[in-house]
Formats: sequence, C-alpha cells, structure tokens
Amino acid sequence: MAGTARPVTLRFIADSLGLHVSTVSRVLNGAAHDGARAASGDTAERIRELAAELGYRPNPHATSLRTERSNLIGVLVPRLSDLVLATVYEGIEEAATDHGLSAFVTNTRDDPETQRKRTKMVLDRRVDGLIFGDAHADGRFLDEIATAGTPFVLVNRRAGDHPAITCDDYLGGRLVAEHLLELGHEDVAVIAGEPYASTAIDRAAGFVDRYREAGVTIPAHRIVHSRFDTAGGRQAAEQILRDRRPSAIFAVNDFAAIGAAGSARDHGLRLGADIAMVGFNDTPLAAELPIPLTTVHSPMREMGRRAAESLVRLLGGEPVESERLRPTLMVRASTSP
Amino acid sequence: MAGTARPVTLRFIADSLGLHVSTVSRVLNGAAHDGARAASGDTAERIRELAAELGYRPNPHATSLRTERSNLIGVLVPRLSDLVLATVYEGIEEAATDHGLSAFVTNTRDDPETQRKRTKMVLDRRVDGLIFGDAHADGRFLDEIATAGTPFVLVNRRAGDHPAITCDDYLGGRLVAEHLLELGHEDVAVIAGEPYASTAIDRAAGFVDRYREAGVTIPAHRIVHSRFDTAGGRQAAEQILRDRRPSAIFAVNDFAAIGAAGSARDHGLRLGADIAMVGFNDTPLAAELPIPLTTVHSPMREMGRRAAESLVRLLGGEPVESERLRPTLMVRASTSP
DNA sequence: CTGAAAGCGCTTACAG
DNA sequence: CTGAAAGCGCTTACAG
Repeated sequence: MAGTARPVTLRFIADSLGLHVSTVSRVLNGAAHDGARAASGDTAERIRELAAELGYRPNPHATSLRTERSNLIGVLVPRLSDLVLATVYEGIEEAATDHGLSAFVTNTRDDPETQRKRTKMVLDRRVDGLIFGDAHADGRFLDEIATAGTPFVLVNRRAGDHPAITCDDYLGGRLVAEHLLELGHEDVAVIAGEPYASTAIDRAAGFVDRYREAGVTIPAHRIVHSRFDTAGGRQAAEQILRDRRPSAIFAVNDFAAIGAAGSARDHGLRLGADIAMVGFNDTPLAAELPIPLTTVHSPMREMGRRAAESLVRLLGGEPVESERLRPTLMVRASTSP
Repeated sequence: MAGTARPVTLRFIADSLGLHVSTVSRVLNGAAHDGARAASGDTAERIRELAAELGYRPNPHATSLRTERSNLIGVLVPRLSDLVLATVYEGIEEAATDHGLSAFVTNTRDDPETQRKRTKMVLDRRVDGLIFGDAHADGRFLDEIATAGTPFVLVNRRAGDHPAITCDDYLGGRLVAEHLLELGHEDVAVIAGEPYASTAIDRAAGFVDRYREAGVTIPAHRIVHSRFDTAGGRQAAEQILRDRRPSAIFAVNDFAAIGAAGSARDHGLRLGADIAMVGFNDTPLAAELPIPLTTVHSPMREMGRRAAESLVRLLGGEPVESERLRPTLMVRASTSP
C-alpha cells in the first residue's frame, strides 16, 4: 500500500520459508514438471504458493545481468505515424509476447543519422536481437550491424542478402499493371515513392516490367518519386498532371494515392470516371473512402508476426530465410469507369 | 569483428590501465568538470580516452540493478495504428530522449484485460514511470496503479484527478458548434466516439453545451456513439442518415469523419454542398482529402512532449499539474456550401 | 587522489 | 533434496 513498496525478492521468499535463495530460484525457474526436480514436491509447493501470494516478479535487470539475455528485441521503424509500420509493429508485438519477449520500438525517420543513433541506443540497452523496418536499399549500415554480431531480420523492406520478411512487392506491381491493362489503360504514370525503399523500387519495377511485356514502355517522365505520405502523393500528382494527363496513376502506397486523388480533383477530374487511381497496402481507409480505392492488399500484421518469429528462430541458433508474402489485388471504384 | 565480441566492461578498462574499477567508474560517471574531482586530471584523461577508443557503453542491467533506476519509461496506448496516438508517442519519444530516458511503448487495444496485462508487463520491466494514453473515464484501474507507487501521467485522455496532459477538448467541441451555428446549421448530429474516452465525452459535451446556449437542444437520437476508426464513423453515419438527415455532422475525430463522408456520398449527398462535415485532430490527411475536411487542430506531438516532461518532473520529486492545450478550428471545404 | 569492499538480485555448476 | 559459493557489471560510501 505504501507508495514506495519494495518489490519482493528471491531472498525475501527464501528467508520467509527458511530456505536458501538457490532453492527458491531453482523451483521458480524450472519448468513446473521438470525431470530433474528442483526440490521436494512439498518444498516446491510452499515456494510457489508464497511467490504467488506475494506476487513475486523477478528483477529483470538481475536476471539479464546474470544470464546475458535481456529477452528484449529492438524494433526500428521510419515512423510509427505511418500506418503501415504501426500495423507491422502490432504483429511483431503480438508474436514477441507469445514467445516471452518484449519489443522495444523506436522511430528513425528514415534518416541515416537518426538510424545510427537509435540503433546504438537500442544496442546499448543490450537487446537480444533487432528487427529493422527502415532498411535502405544500399544496406551499408546493415552490413556493419551484421559484423557486430547481434542477430537481426528485416521487415517490410529488404536490402542485400539480409534475411527479410516482405510482401512480394514486385508481384504486387505486376498485378496492378495487369488490372490496368485489362481496362485498356496504355498511358499511365507511377508515383514511385522513395528511391531508397525496396517496397517502392519493387512495386514500380513489377508494374513497369509487366507493361513492357505487354508492349508498352512507360517513359521516364511518367515515373515520379515522392514521399510516402499524402502530401507527397499530391505533389507528385501535380507534376504528373501538369502536362498531358495519363488515364491512370499507380501510387506505390495508399496515402500517396489519396493525396494524388486530391490533386486530380483539383484538376476537375472525377476519380474512376476521368482518371483511374490505384494504391498499395489496402489500409483500412482505402475501402472506406468516399470513392473507394483500388489497391493491393499486403499482409502487414502477418509480416510483423513472421518477422518476430524468424528472429526468435535466429536467437535459437536456427538459420532463417527470407520470405515474400503474397499480395492480393482489391478492385474498387477508383478504377471503374 | 568476431560475431560474438563481448562488450567492453569497466573492469577491462581498469585492468588495461592498472587502475581500480571504482576509479574508472567515478571518472566516467562524474560530470566532466566535477567539483569533487574523481581522479587526477591525467588519470581521468587516460580513462576517458581509452573508454572512447574502445567504445565503452555501460551495461544498463548492472547500472539499473545497482541504482534501482532503469531510465526507462513505459507508455501504454490503445493502438499505435491510430495515427493520433502514434503522433503523440513521437512527441513522447523525442522529449524522453532529450532527458536521457528511453521510452517503451505497448498496445492495449483499449481493452481492460489487455491494459492490466501490459501494464503489469511494463511494471515488471521496472520502468521508472508510466504514461497512459488509454485512460478510461471511470479510472478504477488507474487508482490501483496510483497506490502501487510508480509515478505516472496521462496523455490525450484524462480520468479522475490524475495529472493529465490533454487538448482542451471541451473548448474544441464549442469551436465546432460556433462555426456550424454561424453557418446556420440547426439540425445537427454528433458521431460521438467511445463512451469511455474523455476526448469523445468532452468534445461532444462542448458541442452540445454551446448549441444549448444558442437555444438549440440536440435530441438524444442525434448523438451516436462509435468506434474511432473509419468503419466506425461509417456505421454511425448510416444510422444517422437513415431518418430525416441533419444538415451537418460533427464527428469527434477525423477518421470517423472520413468514414461518415463515405456514407454520405453513398446517400447521394455532396460534402459541403448537401451536408457539412467536421472532424477533430487535424491529422495530415484532413487537408489533403479530395474534399478537404474542416476539423479542429489538436497539438498531438506537443501533448506527447509535455507529458514526457511532466513525468520527468514527477520522477524528480516535483509536483505536476494537468494541462489543457489549446485547440484551433481549421475551416475547409467540407463546411462550405 | 585512489583503492578495497560491499552489495544490488539473480543463476548455475558444484558439494554434500 | 538442499545449501553455499561465485560471479554477472556496476556504484557508492569509506579508508588511507
């Protein structure tokens, strides 16, 4: 009840029961029905009972110091205010919890300087492993981390040969192209996202390649890089719509697509009727917009779960391989005439 | 270079220099130019040099175990995939970092059972303090935490008399009412959010009170509770638009407003022209929508910063008081005829 | 100015 | 079956 109640320790339990701390530790740590019994059934029961009654919780600092294991994993993301990463993180947290690990997440703003600093901070906390959601395609920084020895996996974005759990973004881009080709769109533009993100690169590449296979070469000026947020999509669209307008735009993520839709409207274009728009990710918003957005569903939460599970395997000394989860095209009003 | 490089310890530095660990500790901990010198200038310099060269980073588990201070703060939010909380959290992280603290955030889904579990987990990690972004108005759970002794503040939502950094939601609701009254709207509806969140309660109350002061009583069936996401807004709007439609809708947050806008469109209503719509929070999306959304700007990131700073003060033994940050009305096309 | 000791709360071989 | 010891890497009075 006192404001400064000291947590109960192993020693306190041991003394209360007239036992040695090592006995108590053995009982409380050993699996409930261990082969090599840690104490007599009677003693064990008394210990467990008192521990439960007192609400004993081991001091994780002491445990970590002793075992050199923190049961903490560090997660680095560009920004949690990006719904995609926030959702991926929810999956990570769920799976980590299932495995008795706590996740420790931090924003790096996709800025190399901040990435370094925050990674260092997380490593200083002695996490057991890392999940990077902010990999840059050049992957220089990750190579350094790899040599430093702390196990890690990438999620959402891939880089180099590091194990990565991603959506099959290239396939996603192809699906969009196929859909637009079926509708007869030949003059199309791409809002291509950040040039350092594999998500953006792969989605655009899949799209462009599929068009090329259909005999249509998308000219360079029809491919415009952009930030991933709504304002970025709007800016890119302004540039695209300045000249002769395309009949369809593929934005490599939903928020950019929404911004682009705003720009299209400013130009007097009706979404679906005058210009087709496609996004990527199928964020919950996409289906609920006044004019619902055609987009590619990517399993964000599932990616997070699998990334955490891969890291768990890595921590257990098992090898892990990259995975590409399957995307699905969601056709909605923004591409129906 | 080896994959299993052991971190440098105080002992390693001490031995390398033929000194005692306590000397090294004193030098590395004391403020650079301490009054009571920790060692001779020469010794101190040699220590600092080697520490820098070896990249010494204190083992936080050892430090925490010894000092009973983790320099960690726990942050509980309903869900990081809610942009509002994600943005608040960015502010918290920034300010915490400025004060040498690390923030540890976790999702509680606004579900009491999960709130308990995750709070327990965070407390088990021996955080120095807590920030709750998921307070429920009844505040029962928080009262328990208060007696347990770990300092905490609330952010975004308030409850009971616990110190809380919030937006002045009541005032925000009033601002919306004034705007709609000026435009001549007398038959209005409220998409009122979750009944346990002070944000929702206060915004709706400010709105209803201001209307009453203007001589307009908003009937109970015009006030519909809802989830805070887009789908929730759509559902609530469906219910509202089923009968004789109001001329304006105030949704207590932007995402619900966007969902409601979708529903309005399904009913053949043009936003702004046929029905006015107002949201709350001024998320970056609001200004970029095809029909930009009138909303109330709330200083989300700033709330987070201040909450972290309040907690820092609390940890320093200073008293803290609740703060209500000022909201600003942002008038856009969704309320212009 | 520097060293030596004690101790934070655990875990883990090792005895008996 | 249980205890005793050592030690993880620190910090902090206390000596000298």
